[in-house]
Amino acid sequence: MTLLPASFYQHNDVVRIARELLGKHIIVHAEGYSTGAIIVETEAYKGPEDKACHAYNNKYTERTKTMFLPGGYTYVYLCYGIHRLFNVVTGDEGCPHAVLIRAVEPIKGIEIMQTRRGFSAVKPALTAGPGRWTQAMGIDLHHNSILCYEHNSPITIKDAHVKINKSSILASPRVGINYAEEWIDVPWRFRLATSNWTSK
DNA sequence: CACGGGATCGTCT
DNA sequence: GACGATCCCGTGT
Repeated sequence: MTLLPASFYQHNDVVRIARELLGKHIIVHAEGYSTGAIIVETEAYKGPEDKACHAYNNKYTERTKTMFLPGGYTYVYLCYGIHRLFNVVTGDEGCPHAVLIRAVEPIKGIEIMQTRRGFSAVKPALTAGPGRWTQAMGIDLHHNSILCYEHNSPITIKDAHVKINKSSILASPRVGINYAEEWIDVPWRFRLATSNWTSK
């Protein structure tokens, strides 16, 4: 496996990156444990024009400033006061694009994932859902604004060099953005049809 | 299985 | 002071 390079993230086609992240591996070191998983579901967010994006209209705040960093940085934020949602920033510096990772398939450290989630069984609910997999892998707000293409980073994304057929990628509208008007139905949610580990 | 509401807190107005 | 890129559990069928 090889680290995805900066050039993977630092261009302006966030939708392509959202598709290309499917099948890649994410590795997290947290609380003294290492966990690894395959990315099976993503969503693209394309500020400034995308009304579903936190950085719509170049909105720049203490929270959203992370999205203006160069591609390859993490963007982690708290949702509904409870869940931590994880994105990878894409595009060049100043271009607020990001890909939300919504579901993963566990590969390594499954036992600690079960412990963190309170699951005795291994089943899709362990990591299928944007707030679920981050809990399973120990991601919290301290993981905001860190680079994921450096070897010593606590969060890295790697290429397992597995070919993903275009026909195995399902595209559908994004979830939970009913305020986003003409952007509601844009099919920028991507899932691997071959995986049982995607969200409902 | 579908639906509805409560949890819980950082962020922005 | 209101509200979320969600989840979980309880209820009813």
